[in-house]
Amino acid sequence: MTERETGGRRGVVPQGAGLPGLTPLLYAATARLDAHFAASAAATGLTSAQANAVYELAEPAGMRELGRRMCCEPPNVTFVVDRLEERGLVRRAPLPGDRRAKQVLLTEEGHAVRAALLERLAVEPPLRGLSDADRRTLRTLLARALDADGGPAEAAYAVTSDARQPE
Amino acid sequence: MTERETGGRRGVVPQGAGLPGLTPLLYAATARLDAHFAASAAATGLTSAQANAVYELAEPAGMRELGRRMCCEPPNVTFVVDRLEERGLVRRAPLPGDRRAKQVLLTEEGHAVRAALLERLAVEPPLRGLSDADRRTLRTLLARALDADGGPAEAAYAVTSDARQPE
DNA sequence: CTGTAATCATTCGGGCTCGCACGATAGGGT
DNA sequence: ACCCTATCGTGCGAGCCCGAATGATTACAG
Repeated sequence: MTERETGGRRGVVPQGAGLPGLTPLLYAATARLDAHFAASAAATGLTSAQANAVYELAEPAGMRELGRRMCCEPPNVTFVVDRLEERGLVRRAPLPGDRRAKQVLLTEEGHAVRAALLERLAVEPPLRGLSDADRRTLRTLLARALDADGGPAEAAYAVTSDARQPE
Repeated sequence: MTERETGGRRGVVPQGAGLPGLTPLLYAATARLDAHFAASAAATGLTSAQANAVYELAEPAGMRELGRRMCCEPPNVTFVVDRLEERGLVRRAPLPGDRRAKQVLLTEEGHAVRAALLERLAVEPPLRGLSDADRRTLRTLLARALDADGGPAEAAYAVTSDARQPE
């Protein structure tokens, strides 16, 4: 499977901007998350982007809504869903109420692949070297850094409570 | 300049993997860093990748070495340097000792653009909402999480001491 | 009921990133 | 000298990602 390692990921390793050493550590941490996700995706025969879509399709969604869940723009959703549809993991159904919209939903095989993905995601998850107390501290610090600075904490990266347990 | 907002960035917003809420916060934090860098790049007429190259070219480097600094693979360096060379910000000189290698160095205009970039990077840097103590704690926690888990701290994202002050 | 504005998905063009496969050169061993 | 291997940069193909523009449809105003 050649471990495709994420496709078009982070293109930037910016400056310190007055934070000696902090920036690289943050990038290293997210790189770990990306690597784990990409490896899990590859293990189930998907690219990261495709896995992201499959992961978010527990419930069906329109293209727009799926884009929101995946944190990317509509044209990209069209692209990824095209690939998944070719593979038969997903299909586009017309939405009864609205003839513009299309509803994307997993096929039977898609659900199977999603289950395999979730299973693989659960093994050896990254950032296990932290105690619960450390995790809490880390969360607090990151939240503080974010909303003291730009917007109200995240906004862009939908934290939406903690509704992101491994399911 | 349309605020190109980074080009081919993060394509993945992975799972919680047992860390309720931590993962999204990490992604949100690096998203801030990316946004700040991309905005600074755009302000100086560059894309993020191009700015990354210019930033790393304080000292000349071969393509390979530049790739290491930019944290990307050689074909990508070729691509980015091509664009920069077309713009006249960079030139490829033959390396005296080795006829395979090429040395990439900033032109005069390249140095000017780099100076402008550094200047722009210094205004309103992200993650300012943290005290020095918080910063230290955050650094400690991230380092611990990283080397308890995968490799020896970073390795991939070259922290190389703290030699990354705004210069 | 008709015209205008908003929304949906897509297409198009362009930039970023990688793996693989070259051709060219360098270096080590024989 | 000679070959065998490693390294350097690059071309190619493919995938990811976005902003702008487009055609279809819906929603709203008058």
